[in-house]
Amino acid sequence: MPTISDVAKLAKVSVATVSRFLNDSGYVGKKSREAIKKAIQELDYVPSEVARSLSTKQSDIIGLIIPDIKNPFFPELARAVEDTAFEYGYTVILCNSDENELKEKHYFQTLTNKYVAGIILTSIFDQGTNFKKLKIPMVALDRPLEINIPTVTTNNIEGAKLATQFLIDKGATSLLCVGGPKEIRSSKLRVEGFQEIIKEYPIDSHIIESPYDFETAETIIFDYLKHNPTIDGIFACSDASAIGALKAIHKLNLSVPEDIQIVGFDGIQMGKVVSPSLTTVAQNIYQLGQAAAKMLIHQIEGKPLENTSVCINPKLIERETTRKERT
Amino acid sequence: MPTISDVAKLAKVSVATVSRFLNDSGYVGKKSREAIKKAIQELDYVPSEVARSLSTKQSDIIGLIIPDIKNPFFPELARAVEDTAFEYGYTVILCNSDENELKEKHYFQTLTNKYVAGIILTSIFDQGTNFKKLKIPMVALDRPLEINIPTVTTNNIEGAKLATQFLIDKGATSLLCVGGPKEIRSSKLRVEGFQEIIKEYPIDSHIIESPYDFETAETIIFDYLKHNPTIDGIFACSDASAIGALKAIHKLNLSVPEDIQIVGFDGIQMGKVVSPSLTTVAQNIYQLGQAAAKMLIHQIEGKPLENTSVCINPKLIERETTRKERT
DNA sequence: TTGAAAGCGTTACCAC
DNA sequence: GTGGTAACGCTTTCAA
Repeated sequence: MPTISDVAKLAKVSVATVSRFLNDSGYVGKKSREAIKKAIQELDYVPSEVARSLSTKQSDIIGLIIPDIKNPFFPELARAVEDTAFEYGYTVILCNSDENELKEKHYFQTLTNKYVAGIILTSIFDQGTNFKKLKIPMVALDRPLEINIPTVTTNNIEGAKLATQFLIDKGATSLLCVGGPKEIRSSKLRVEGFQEIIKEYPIDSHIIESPYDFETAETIIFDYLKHNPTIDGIFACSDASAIGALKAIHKLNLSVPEDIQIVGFDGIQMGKVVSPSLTTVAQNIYQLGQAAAKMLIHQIEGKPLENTSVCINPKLIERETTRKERT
Repeated sequence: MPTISDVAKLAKVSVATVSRFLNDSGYVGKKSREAIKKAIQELDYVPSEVARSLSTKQSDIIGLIIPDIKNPFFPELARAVEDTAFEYGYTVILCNSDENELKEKHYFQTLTNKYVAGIILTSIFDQGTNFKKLKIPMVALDRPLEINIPTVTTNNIEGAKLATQFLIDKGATSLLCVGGPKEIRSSKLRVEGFQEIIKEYPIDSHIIESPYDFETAETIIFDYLKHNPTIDGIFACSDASAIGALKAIHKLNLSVPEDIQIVGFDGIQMGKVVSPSLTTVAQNIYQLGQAAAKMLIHQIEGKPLENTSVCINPKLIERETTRKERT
């Protein structure tokens, strides 16, 4: 691999000049410029990222910390981040935290030690102390943190309201809200949205909690429905639990949407494929990831952020787990 | 951030000694050893990966190049690779190539420029020339390449045979094999396996080709089935196309498995969730990724590879798209 | 056993 | 406009 000094020699200038040329910093005469261009071409020279990082204490790597890429929500998010990073010349390191605080800390260590340019984080922890120390650009994604860093989220309350209202409009009279783990703020907000609509109507409502995992959700919902046969509408705070609900209902020999209607939340691919296909409040996952990556890169490149926080509106997608007509 | 020379000063030894201590290379006296340990503790010192990379021309980063993390096959693979990397102290950069040769090349550039320790690659291109130049550790994953680098794959032929035989045993008499894009070697092998079984039986068989994407697969299969109403068994070379087949059959108002039985290939999560749930030849995706990462790390650390190529047997999972009893 | 110093490939300051 | 050179933080060779 040729180095900057090879280029300098060939172009008959100093390394300093080549460096200035490369970074567009300081003056470089016309003739030098041409000579350097030619030399770079000829040698097929590419600056060493590593050396550059050592010198500037900054790399072109972005760290992406998510709970688990296997969770169907994250591949698309990761893809959006990677695409955007690619577009701006960055590269992304993928970290699966498993929502484990220790692992998350470890990754922070590792990433900062690599002089990453910035970090995008989907975390349930609110490590005010951990983060403040390192003043590296960050953005929180999907799950708002209490601490004050730029954040990209879906408008969870709005989405939940949309879903709940829809269920009511479709004639549901006894609603069950399946919330997610209470540590997850977005889940709390969705439940809040549910409640806000409910309190405007004189209808029966129930709230339970379940992990975002369709197998567990299925058994929890199965039990609950067995003991509460009046329920005829379910708002699940994630598509995963909505799918669990679907299976639970089938097991009870009831049918969807005739006996019970379901609206999920997230808009993952799987929702299209189950039958009946899932009516859901779809987050614009790609846009979420893209916005986060752009905000991060803006920070990295020292551009001012117009908004310190972006909130993307979800969209209700009507499919087959809700009734076509109002009953 | 403290540096090695801070440690050296505090421990009253030279940087060279600290370095030797850190890397377990060369002698370090007992007293120095203790002093260094203490100094490291006190300063909370962590060696700079970047500086180390510049010096050794090798980092602790592994590059993972896959077509698209959104493709349901890859998240689990990526997770396995990341887990294994984590366990051994490596970190992974995620690259989505979109099966685009240019993009793939670009990533190779970028990765080698970062002195990555090694690369795991799932590619349909056989860039003999591109690869040979860079003699960095590599392993090919899932899709065998023609060139001679260590490879981890599923036993595709065996899996296809399993599926085909199963369909025949369940009474299918006119089989359709839905192959994937012909550039993908694993898909070719699956079709081969299908043919090997077929030729032993006096039954009707058809082979068509479809991208690994359930929407396109659905329309292709729909058309084909319409013109070939005798078909009563489908072996799809991917779960995605199997799901497409399922939808196509429903659209034709036929039922699964009564009219047509289906067996997929891959074992992605979605297969569990469709209804009827998908009988499939499941690859052990996690094991695939883990094996690849281990092989790579072995190479990186200069340990001899026992096998230059690992082939993992898939397993038939019987679910609901095939009949319970032989007809 | 240990330390001095060169080298890894850049950047950036300062003098010319 | 340009070049010399220290500095980034580490490894490694060589001599002591």
